Order: sequence, then C-alpha cells, then structure tokens
Amino acid sequence: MAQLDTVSRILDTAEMLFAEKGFAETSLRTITSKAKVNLAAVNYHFGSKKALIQAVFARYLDPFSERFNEEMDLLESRHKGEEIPLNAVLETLTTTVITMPSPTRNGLSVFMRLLGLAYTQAQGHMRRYLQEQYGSVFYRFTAMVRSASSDLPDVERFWRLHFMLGSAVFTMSSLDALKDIAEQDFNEQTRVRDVVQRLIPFVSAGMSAPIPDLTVPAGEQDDS
Amino acid sequence: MAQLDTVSRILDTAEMLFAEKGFAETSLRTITSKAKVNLAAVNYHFGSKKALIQAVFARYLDPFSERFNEEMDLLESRHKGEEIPLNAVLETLTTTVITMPSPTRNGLSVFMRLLGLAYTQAQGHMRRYLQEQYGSVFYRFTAMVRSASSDLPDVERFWRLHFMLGSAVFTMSSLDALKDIAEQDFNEQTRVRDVVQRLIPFVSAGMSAPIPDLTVPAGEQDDS
DNA sequence: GCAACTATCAAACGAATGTTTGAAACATAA
DNA sequence: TTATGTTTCAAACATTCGTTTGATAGTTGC
Repeated sequence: MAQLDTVSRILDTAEMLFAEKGFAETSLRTITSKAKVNLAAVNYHFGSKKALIQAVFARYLDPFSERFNEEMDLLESRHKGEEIPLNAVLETLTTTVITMPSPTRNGLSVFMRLLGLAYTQAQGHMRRYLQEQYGSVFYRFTAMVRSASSDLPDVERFWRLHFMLGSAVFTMSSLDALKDIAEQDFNEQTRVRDVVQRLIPFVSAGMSAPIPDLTVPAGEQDDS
Repeated sequence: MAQLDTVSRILDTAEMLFAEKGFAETSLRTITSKAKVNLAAVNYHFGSKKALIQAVFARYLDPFSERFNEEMDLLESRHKGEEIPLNAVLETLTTTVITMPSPTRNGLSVFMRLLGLAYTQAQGHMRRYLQEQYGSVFYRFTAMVRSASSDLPDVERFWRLHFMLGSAVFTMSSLDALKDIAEQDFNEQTRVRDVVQRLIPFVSAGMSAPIPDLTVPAGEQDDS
C-alpha cells in the first residue's frame, strides 16, 4: 500500500505539473516536494525521469487506446459491410476522448494538454515511444478516415488529415490559456467537451471542402 | 563588421537549433560552439538567453508584421466600404507568409515551427512579448476575420479562429517532414504554396461549417 | 601615438538539474 | 525473534546550465 501511495502521488503530481509547464521545465524536485515524497522516490519507483513521463502517458493512453479500439470495433460492426460516414468516425474518436474516465480528478483538459505537449515537445524518445506503443491504434483510425472519404484524392486526404490533427493538437496544447481568454472575453464558462464538440463540425466541413486548383499563375517562381 | 558577423551567426544558429529542439532544450553552449563564437558573446550582444529568443523572433516578425499591415491596407482599399470576403482575408495572410523573404535560407518552415513553439512552449515572458510587440497586427487580422464572418457567434468564431491557426501552424511547423512523407507516398513533388493552397479551402469550409449544438446529454457529469 | 571604446576570449561562478548512495525504517514470513 | 526483502530518507555526486569576470586584442577618433 505504502509504495502504491507513493507511486500514484508522484504520478498525479507529475501529470499536473507536466501539463502546466511542460516536461523539461518541470524538475523532479518540484514534483517530489509538491507530492510530499522523497526526491529519490522517482528514480526508485520509475527508474528515470523519462520513464516517469512515459508512465504518466501510459496511465492515460493504455485505457484510452483500449477503449478506442473497442469503440471502433463497435462502429464497424454497426456498419457491417457498408461504408462508414466520416462524421461517425470522428464522433467515435471524440466521444471516446470525452467519456474517458480520468485517472485523476483533473479530467479531460490535462489529458488534452498532455497529448498536445507530446506532439509539440516530443523530440526523440517520446515520439518513438508513442509511435511504438500506440501507433497501431492511430493507423487504424487513419484507415477508417481513408475509407470514409474515398472520394478524396489520396494526396488531398493526406494533407487534410494533418490539417485536422493540427487543429486538434494545437488547440489542446493551449487549451487552458484559450479557455481563460474565452471566459474573460465572453463571460461564458467553456467546458472541454464544448471545445471538442465545436471542433467536429469544423474539421468535418474542412474534410469535405471543395478540392483546390493548384495551377501556378504563369511567370511566378518556383520555391519547391 | 566583426560584431555584426558574430551577432548574425548567433541568430542564424540559434534560430536553427530552437526550431529543431525547442528553447529550453537548446543551451547557449550548443549555440555558441556550433556558431563558432565565444560563449560569452550571447550575453554580451543580447544580454540574456531570453533576449536572444526574442531577437530571433523579431528578425522574422518585424518585417512580417510590417508587410502584413501593408497588405491589409491594400486589401481594405480594394474593398473600400464593401464587405471583404473571408477567403480574401485568408489569402492576404497566406500570400504574405509565402512571399516573405527569409532572413536565412531556412525559409518558411523554420518560421512556422518557431511560431508553433512560441505558442506551445511559451510560458510567461514569450507570450507576453509576442502579445505586446505584435498584438496589434494580430488584433487587426482578427477584426477583419470578424467582419468577414459576421454571421458567426463571437464565441464560435473565437474557437474556429484558433482551430484555423492550429491547422496552419501545426502543418507548417512539421512541413518538411510531411513533405517528405507525401513525396515518398505519392510520388509527387509538393511545393509550399501547394500546401497553403490546400489549406485555404479547408479552413475556409471549417469557418462556415454549421454551428454545433452543445446541449449536454442528461445525467452526465460536469468537468468544466 | 595615445586614449577611449568595442569586441573576443578562457575561466570561473553559483545555481539547478537528474541520479546514486548507504543507512535507517518498515514490512513480511519462517 | 530473526532474517529477508522492500521502501524511505538525507546527503552527496557529477553534470549542465546561464551568467559574470577580468584580461587581452582590435578598432576608432583625436
């Protein structure tokens, strides 16, 4: 019990601080002092700071990817054979995100922020870890998007998928700041699920936008 | 000459390394050794690391915001009195970005990557600096977007504006990697302007997507 | 040519970081 | 109890960081 208590106190505090300040900017001393555990506890229980970061992610992503896989199973079984509309695919993702029970009481916004950080702050080890650990879930999702937008040329869909990802990741990673601004400017409390539900029609419309004409106006230089 | 050489060698190297690894992860020693200048040179010429970071941004953003203001002047004079369509506003922004001469040969992707980092890695001083220094340009842009989408509720536009920004910054900041993948997967050379021209209809469609219903299903908890 | 200023440099400073150590406290089972 | 294994703890370790220092060279103005 004692070590479990220590372990999860570290995880809870680290998660909070990482989401708040980023990984490099959060020191083990800050974590351990705020968690009221000894400094050496992190290295004892996790091995290293890197391993702690991965553990924080794993606590969210393991149940998430499992649930997301189940939801995708369900979605496929509901549309057996027939084509799955893009909106259904997107909604499966977002409802999984929204209804995910959180390990801590911090809820969705911490998870979002962590995901955003993972993408933007991750150099090397983190990106590799996420790829190896959760790459297959992501691949399955993109495959569903592909068959849900079979009318799109492959190149076009490739870019739009990343436009979509960009909206999500970018918004997530500065979600708290944006929420503050929004609440200040519009006197209206914004819930995370609201942001996610605003995101859906946006990216959905973007995905089915008219395909642009890429003809280059004559006489303009090429910058590859 | 000698000090200008040192100053710009520092700026060039810092810019490259910042874009590559982030701000906190890039040490002055790495910068100065790669730039072949003395370690103390940064503090001598810039005063501090923070000031160096700001100088790197200023070298891009000063000419950019100036040009962008001019382009917005032009756009307004072309639509004197009448309403400016959203697409025109967006295209003004993107063509300014695309045609911006870069201080270094790194080009657009470094600039975008820096912008992305500024948004996601910036705690405190950087965000404040950008706000104080270039807030007015950004505000003018958002004002144009506002009057170009006057049918949208303010809150909705606020979030969509950031979705839009997210697509752009995220895509552009990993543009080199994405371009490589795209060329490898689709055997097709992609120019930066192509990506931008794909981006426009995407975000444009997103901006005029149907407004979502944010009703909370009964019996679900509130996580703000 | 001398003075005043500017720029470079090696070296050190103080603070902060992640990690390791070895002893102490605690728990578990024989 | 005794013995074994696990967890906590204060302290120290070895790096690394941004910054400062004081001496040395280089340049400019008179």
